[in-house]
Amino acid sequence: MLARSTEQRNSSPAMWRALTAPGSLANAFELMGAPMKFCRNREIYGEGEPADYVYMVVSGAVRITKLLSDGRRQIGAFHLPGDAFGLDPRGEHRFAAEAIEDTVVLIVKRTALENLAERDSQIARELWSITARDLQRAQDHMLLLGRKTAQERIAAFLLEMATRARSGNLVELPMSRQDIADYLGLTIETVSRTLTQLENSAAIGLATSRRIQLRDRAALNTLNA
Amino acid sequence: MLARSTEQRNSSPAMWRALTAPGSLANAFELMGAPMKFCRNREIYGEGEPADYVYMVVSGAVRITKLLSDGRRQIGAFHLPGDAFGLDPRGEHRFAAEAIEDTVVLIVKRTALENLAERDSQIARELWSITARDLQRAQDHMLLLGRKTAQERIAAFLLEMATRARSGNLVELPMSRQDIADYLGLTIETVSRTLTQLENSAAIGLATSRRIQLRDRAALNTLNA
DNA sequence: CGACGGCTTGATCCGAGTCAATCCTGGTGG
DNA sequence: CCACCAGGATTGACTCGGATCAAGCCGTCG
Repeated sequence: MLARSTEQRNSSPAMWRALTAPGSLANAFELMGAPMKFCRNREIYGEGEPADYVYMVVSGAVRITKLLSDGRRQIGAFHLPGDAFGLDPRGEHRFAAEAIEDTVVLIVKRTALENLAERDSQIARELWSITARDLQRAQDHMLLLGRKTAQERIAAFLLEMATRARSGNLVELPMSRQDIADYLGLTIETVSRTLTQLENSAAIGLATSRRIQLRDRAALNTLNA
Repeated sequence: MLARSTEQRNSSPAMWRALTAPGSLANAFELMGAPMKFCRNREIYGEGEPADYVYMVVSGAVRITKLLSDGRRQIGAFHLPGDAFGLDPRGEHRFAAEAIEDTVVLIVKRTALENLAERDSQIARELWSITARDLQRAQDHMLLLGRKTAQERIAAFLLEMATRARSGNLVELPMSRQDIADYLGLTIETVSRTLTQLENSAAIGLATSRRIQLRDRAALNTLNA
């Protein structure tokens, strides 16, 4: 059975359909996609593996990671329900993908999508658009990693998660402090301390460590400028 | 007249054709592209402007930048001869583009390329492929910005430039120390100090500040691991 | 209940940033 | 041809934000 938090992220078929952008690519996933479940921390694919499949998150959450030889880790992105990932036109995965919590994905053969794209320019455009959105996020993230302070990174992260989960001011984080740290280029200690600071300054409330209330969006937005 | 360094970067029509990947997109640029020259530090387009045109570098070099309100700057990428840039399927430039030195680009209307892509799946694939390559570079760069030390960043930068300019072990940098710093998430002082360190350890030679000899690639590659 | 994993907090350290002089060096004009 | 100048680059002294090292704390699950 799926965990409580997963249900809250709307994994019922009806909600799922509501989450996917209307378009032929979503149809293609619904028609051709094979559902598959990955347990917490299970690897979905590894860095350097051939990119034979494309994935779409149904429920749960996925992290995309890259490792340095000595174990330093960078998380390039989190993928939430409705996001397609693993799309690499060059045929090789440049990051590894892992399930953050128990996660269900739809899987489609890359060649199937590419054949479709060859005949249907709408599909081709949607595939391109997914890569373009990922690029845009990566570019925003470069500014964060290159130039922002710890407070600014945390504020940006909370606002991003609130926006993407469309859950108003209450953010339910699927990932651990270590994941957040590796996404933001910080350490767990700094993530924890900074969250405490933001709580003390009444910008956020920490109901539990994974459940965060955005109390003062104006303050967070100022930090995010 | 173009500067000496520009000639060295092979801007003659014959060399230019040799630089562009064989493919119909390169043809499209050659057939439909309007050449345009931008002087050093001239803005090619601004952040947030509508993305009505797509560009390809003929000679010179371009930087893609994003600013924070207080002036902190991140350079997302450098574009060298043969690179297409300004491609944003969402219709708005998320970064500004500026000429690093006197630069010639070919300009094509975005709608023209997209119309072409609608009928020619080969063109569509090439456009997607450009975005995918940019994404791949951005992802590698996130690891650098999030997790690498100053020495590792500089080593990675020098190796990247040597590879992309295909100039063997002698790298002729078109950009200033400030540009390098804003690309690597460092300060000019740290860039300068780190280059001096690498010179002292015999990994590189600094003929002039813009002309760098890679003396010990093994050492640089170790730093880049 | 007890143990373990994830999180927080505290003390200290250090790599890179900041501030402040110089030092080139390439371009200009005499 | 040379002296000068301006802007970029280097170097040095010192600071500081975030990392590291080291305890504890808390909540969950067997």
